[in-house]
Amino acid sequence: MSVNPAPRAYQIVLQAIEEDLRTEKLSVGDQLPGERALAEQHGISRASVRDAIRILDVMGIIKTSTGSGPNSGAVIVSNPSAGISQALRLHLAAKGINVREIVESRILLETWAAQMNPRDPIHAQQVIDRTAVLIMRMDDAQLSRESFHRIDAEFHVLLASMAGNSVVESMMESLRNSISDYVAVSIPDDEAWQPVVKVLRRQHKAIHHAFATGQRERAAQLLEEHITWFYSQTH
Amino acid sequence: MSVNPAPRAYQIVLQAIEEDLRTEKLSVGDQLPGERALAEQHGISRASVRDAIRILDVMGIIKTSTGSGPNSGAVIVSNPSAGISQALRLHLAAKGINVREIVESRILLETWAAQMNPRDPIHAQQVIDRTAVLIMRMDDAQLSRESFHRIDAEFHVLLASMAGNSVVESMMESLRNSISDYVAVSIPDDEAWQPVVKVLRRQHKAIHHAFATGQRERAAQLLEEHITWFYSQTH
DNA sequence: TCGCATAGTATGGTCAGACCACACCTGAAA
DNA sequence: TTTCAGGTGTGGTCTGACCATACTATGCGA
Repeated sequence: MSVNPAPRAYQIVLQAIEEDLRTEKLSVGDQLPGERALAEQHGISRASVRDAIRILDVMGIIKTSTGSGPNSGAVIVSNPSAGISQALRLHLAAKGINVREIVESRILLETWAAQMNPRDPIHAQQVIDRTAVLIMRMDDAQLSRESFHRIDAEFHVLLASMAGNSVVESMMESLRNSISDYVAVSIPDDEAWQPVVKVLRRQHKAIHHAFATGQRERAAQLLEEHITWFYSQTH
Repeated sequence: MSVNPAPRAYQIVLQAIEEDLRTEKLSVGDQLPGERALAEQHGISRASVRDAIRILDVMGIIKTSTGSGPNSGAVIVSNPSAGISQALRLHLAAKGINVREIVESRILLETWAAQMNPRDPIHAQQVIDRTAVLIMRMDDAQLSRESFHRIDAEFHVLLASMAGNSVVESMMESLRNSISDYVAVSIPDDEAWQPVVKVLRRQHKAIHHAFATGQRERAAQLLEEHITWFYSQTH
């Protein structure tokens, strides 16, 4: 039985970058040193540096692009939902978690966010205005189903953002992302989809109205019914 | 402006494995084909295969080890909290999220889990018995602070598991993991730690008693006070 | 002097091939 | 039958190379 967890070479770089982030020697918008430079700095190969870079990439810490100049290479971004989405998605595929748990969690987070006293009333009002626009766009009969789902997701994430908790917001978005494929295949034909979308539009408007008139308890209740109803259609 | 997201070679393998997981051609305990075999199967280099393997590794889908035989190579496991923890931890370092949001989320998840009607009463009773053991172990005056934190974390995760939602359980564990370093440095000296640990022990016992006597509302309230109080000590 | 095409340069993405330490498997020797 | 030395396949790491890309600098022509 080996006690040594065999330290990986890429962790040298990973820990160094994490420390630089913590001490704000690196922050959003900054460029990371090139892979070849990092390899030389830490005395490891470029291949191992790339392992660390890849992890930061899928976790949504950086984005990478080729070429030279200020916008090339590895740039710090901040997209917390990217990594969480990927993790949930893979574990959903691996049967480590199931759809029931994801839906349950989504209801938990969204109803909590709805009932929270907004941390920033100005932002809350902006959310109400912007969601109104999204509702109008979802009324477009020409809208493709794919576009509808995208705007629908934006609608829910925006509402959740009112609570002013980016962890909850990211988890919400991740839960939504992780089952988007599942939703897409469960109602395959357009004929079954048309009546569903009509109900969704009505529900969205009711939810928005509750928010706009400050009925947060009612908004939470409508959200729960909305989510529960939608997933009952996908079985 | 490039419209092509430039498909990465490693995604070929990643998608293939995800599909095999979804269709249960691969499940927990199975061995993945060797890296050299995967490279040849998909017509890409071993380096690109390793990118995919590395992602599955940090996401907690597989564990890798050297050597040959049935327990070597890449084996499917299921550790959803690994990937989420890593993501939260990095984004906490990158200032994409902050401690307040994590604590708030933790309270949300734990109080929800406490108030849920347990899906499995037998498991719930086992949790109550096992947490009693953990409480006794935390009473040991000789216990190192590190060990205390580990058992403490186990205590909370176990209670959250009563709700029977592995997404919530994983997120709980991840939130706890992501700030463990932060906690460790915020109360550095043992003299400040001793009075804190006394209060924690008392709170744990009260929480356990509330669970054991079926007072779930009260347990949730005590949990919220417990978490809030503890983090108020770390400022 | 100004404008613009062109060569130069640095970037990440990919590949090929090599060597290592490790864990197991096999078969010969005791 | 037991023991142990070699064989074999695994992931981990390294080196060095080539590619497409995107910015930068050069220098030519007007």
